[in-house]
Amino acid sequence: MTVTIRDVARLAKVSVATVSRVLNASAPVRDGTRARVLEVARELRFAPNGAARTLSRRQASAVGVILPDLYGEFFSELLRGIDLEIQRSGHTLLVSSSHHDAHGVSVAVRAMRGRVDGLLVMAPEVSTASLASALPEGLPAVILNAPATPGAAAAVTVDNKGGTRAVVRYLAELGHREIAFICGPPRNADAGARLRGYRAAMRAAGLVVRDAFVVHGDFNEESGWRAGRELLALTGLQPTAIFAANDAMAVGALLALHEAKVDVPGEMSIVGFDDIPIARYVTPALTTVRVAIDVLGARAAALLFRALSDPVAGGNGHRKVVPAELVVRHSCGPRPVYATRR
Amino acid sequence: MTVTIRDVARLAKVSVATVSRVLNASAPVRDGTRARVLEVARELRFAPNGAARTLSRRQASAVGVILPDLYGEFFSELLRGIDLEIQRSGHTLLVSSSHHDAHGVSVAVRAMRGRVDGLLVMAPEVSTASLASALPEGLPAVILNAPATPGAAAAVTVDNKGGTRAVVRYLAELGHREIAFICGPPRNADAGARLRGYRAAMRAAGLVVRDAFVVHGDFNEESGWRAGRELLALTGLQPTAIFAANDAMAVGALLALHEAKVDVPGEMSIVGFDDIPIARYVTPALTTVRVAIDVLGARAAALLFRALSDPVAGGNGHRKVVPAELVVRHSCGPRPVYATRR
DNA sequence: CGCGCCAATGTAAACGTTTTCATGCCGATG
DNA sequence: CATCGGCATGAAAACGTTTACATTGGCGCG
Repeated sequence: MTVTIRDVARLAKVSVATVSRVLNASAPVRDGTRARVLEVARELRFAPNGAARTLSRRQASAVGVILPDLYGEFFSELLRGIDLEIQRSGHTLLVSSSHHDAHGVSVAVRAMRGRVDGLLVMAPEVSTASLASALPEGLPAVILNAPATPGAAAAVTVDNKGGTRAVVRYLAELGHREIAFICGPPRNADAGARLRGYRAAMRAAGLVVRDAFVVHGDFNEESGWRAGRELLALTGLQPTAIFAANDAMAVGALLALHEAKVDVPGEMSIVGFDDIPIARYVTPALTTVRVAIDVLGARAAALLFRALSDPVAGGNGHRKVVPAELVVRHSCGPRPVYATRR
Repeated sequence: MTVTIRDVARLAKVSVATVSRVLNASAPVRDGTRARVLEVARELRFAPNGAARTLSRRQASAVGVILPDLYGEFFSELLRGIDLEIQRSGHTLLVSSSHHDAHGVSVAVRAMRGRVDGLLVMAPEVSTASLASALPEGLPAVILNAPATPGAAAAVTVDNKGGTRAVVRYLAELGHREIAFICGPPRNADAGARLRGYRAAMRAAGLVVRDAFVVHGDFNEESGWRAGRELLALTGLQPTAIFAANDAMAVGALLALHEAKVDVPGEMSIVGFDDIPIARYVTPALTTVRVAIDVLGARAAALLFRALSDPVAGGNGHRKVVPAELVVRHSCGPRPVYATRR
């Protein structure tokens, strides 16, 4: 059926051990035999069986990534960053997605057992406790965008607090007082942090956060669009600026404003969060908070490798915060002279 | 070290065979013993080793995906579609990316050997011949966005010809005669097909394709932006419409036009290709060709599964073309009254 | 000249499952 | 009561590698 190392050994008239040694350059082999083995291997188009190799070596040269979803540019950037980093050390990527709840994550983690050397887990909607209990014993894991978790080798998060504060401060400097906020999904860790950040920053700036100005979304464009319409429909006091918890929603809100013929940034300012690639290509180009998502992924992968190579130092619940900085484009302007539009 | 099936067997006072039977429900086991085994397994938090399982079963319950890149929404949509389909049958995904040339693909394919049951390969820049020689014997493969390849179980492609014809016809109906085209990467199969489609459709519509109006890009936003500026800088005859070989470049070109204060669609019409999620969120919303990228991925995965379950029927170089239809949004208008701007 | 060492190779035992085959045992059947 | 058949279990052989250990020579050195 499929060609194995024994076939190569037989045809090259050597033992399987020698073939293995030649192929992995793991021990000296006489030039003549090496050449013969390589010749036969190439001729037979031999490729070692990964499972067998993993089993024998007790290392898979692969890392698993567990994600809640795969929709949108955030994940594609994240994966790209991860992939870039792990490929440098000859590893491959196992991706498992659409695991929102604790049970799903637990199943995914179990399925990875024995096929990967370590795990990158992003499960922002799963509580720390259930996440901790889902992590397997002997498998180092790095948590993305969630609080440090017992049992995890490390956790990487975005500086949500710093980012939100920068945004609110910036808007306040432009004269805005009525700043609305479009939330992310209720149980999402990042979403929560950004909401808290917004609240804190508002207070710090001496502004009042009004219940009606905090509307919720779920991180995708359409929910941003709905939230935008919702804000426009407000009777009475109206916001002069909208801060969306991520770019996708900001883009959606932008569309809603555009449809309603509300001028951005003339009549309404808008800010996003993440700086996904398209943020600079919408009109007006979106002012947002730059999070180097690919770097976030790469950093997490690097942390995982450290934990892999040095289990003691790596296991210490390391914690890394990647910076989030304001990038000003064209979606914000000074507070309109007449605070209420139309 | 890590807990194995023997540990479970020992503690439950049964043989490893029985444990395996309980865990896989592969043979009847007395209720009492089953309960005992499950209890012990849960208590020990036993998770079977994937590599061992794969080796023994001679099936991995995983499929490998080989991609040239991971940048942008196209790939994220594609992966999402694949993942959706695969997960329905309890498989997992092995992703390997940034393999542009034949050698890279070949290496990636070899690395997958023994860890996956089948392959989804997208290598639009690799010639059919070298791709064919990179494919391993016993591993069914489905090729994405490339001509049918000997040795592949199937190939899935986009109806580039139909899509481009629809665009050109639409623009011609709006009165445009000078339609520029922004190409994709030279060696890319899709890019080639779209360029040929554009040429053919232009001729079919009785329009002349001018060399100066065919500029090249490489499928990402920035190259579209550059191409847009290049077209604007043309002296003499100017296009009244721009057709970009993909959405990312169309978005880039849109930005260039916006920066140059050229009104879209008033002074210039623009069309993309792919219908990536953000296409509808740029302003003006992009008229483009809808390719259900996720469906493309899902379809390919489904084809692979068919080949897996029925090697004879599946191996027949099946070929599937996914439709591409024009979706009209707001980036195109009638040909301006004064054919040359400014 | 003999001893020991090193380099090159072979043998076989892991690695952790699944699965085939063998073995009890029990109840039904003649 | 003897036999047969199935059901539950156990023993052991796969699966395809890597690798620890054993076995050769050959060669330098005392």
